[in-house]
Amino acid sequence: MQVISKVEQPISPKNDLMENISNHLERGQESAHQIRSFINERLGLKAEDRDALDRHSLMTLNSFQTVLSMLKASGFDQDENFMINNNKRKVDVLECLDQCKSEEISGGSCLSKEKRGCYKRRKSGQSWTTEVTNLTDDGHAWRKYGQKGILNTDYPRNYYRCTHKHDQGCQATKHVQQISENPIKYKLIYQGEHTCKNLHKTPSIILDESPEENSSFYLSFQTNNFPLAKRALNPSLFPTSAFNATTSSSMIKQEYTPIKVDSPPPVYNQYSSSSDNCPPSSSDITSIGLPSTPVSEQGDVISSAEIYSSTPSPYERDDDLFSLLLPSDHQYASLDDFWETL
DNA sequence: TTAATTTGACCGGC
DNA sequence: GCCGGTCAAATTAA
Repeated sequence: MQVISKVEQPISPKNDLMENISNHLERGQESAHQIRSFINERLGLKAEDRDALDRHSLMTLNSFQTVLSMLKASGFDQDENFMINNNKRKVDVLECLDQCKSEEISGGSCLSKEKRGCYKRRKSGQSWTTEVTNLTDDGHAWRKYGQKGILNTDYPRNYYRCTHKHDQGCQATKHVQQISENPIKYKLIYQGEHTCKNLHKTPSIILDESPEENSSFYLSFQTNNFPLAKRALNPSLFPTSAFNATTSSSMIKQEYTPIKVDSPPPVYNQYSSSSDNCPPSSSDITSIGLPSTPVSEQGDVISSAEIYSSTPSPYERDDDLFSLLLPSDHQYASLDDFWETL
């Protein structure tokens, strides 16, 4: 049987990437301008101004960090190791669904209860394996659909599919598995291209002062889970089990666990489990303080680190992209440099 | 009520 | 038969 694409003109990963990069750059630059305005025009900062400065600083960092992570993930970072992912056991969901559709057309019931779990393994295809130590937003909304203990591994593997699998036929999937605890490290396996057009836009930085720790604040990028965030503000209201493998209705949300920030903060983005594509409103913004280590056994924490690819990266390094990240009148050697300058 | 997660069952590849 | 990946009913949360 011939396998056909689910969309007539699938959006390539490169297009997705460039769109995300563009969005993040715009946000970052906008925030940078705000910061500069504050610095230049309000030397005697009031508390509210300082808060605004902090907020914009974090937004800038978030945007830059996200873009850098994307560039790494796409192969721009030459310092990262690239390797071929020799995964031989793939699931060809497309093929299965095609078969199912054909069977449905012909009166079959591939997805009926009698044939639960119908699919075919993908013999080959795109996959990207990434090892990460914390979280970044890849710009897509994911839904967890499974968890499995893997042989010779200490932690279960978690399976995520694109939220738009059913409404748009997006076949992208992601596997997340914790591979070490100290330092905490996760292995991500992305499979399939995102064909959904409803990209989850860059989440807003959620900033607020913790009642317990006024000297620091917390970030969250939830888009529509205010109650959860508020609950998380008080650890006593947030059961420990919520971070275990078997709990929490919001594991996919925890996948992008907000973190406490004291100094140059790693910036985390939190996927929204919602299917809408709206940027979070101000009412969505809150702060949440979660355990410093996102302890989900599922390893639902994602970020950038070493990036590997099973296929030759379609992207070539473009130093102009990096230059776009930086103010025109100053070149920062790193995000740390950027932060220190702030 | 709706949506997301959990988890045992099921499937195909090896 | 084992193993990893997926499905979908049941459960949980918003």
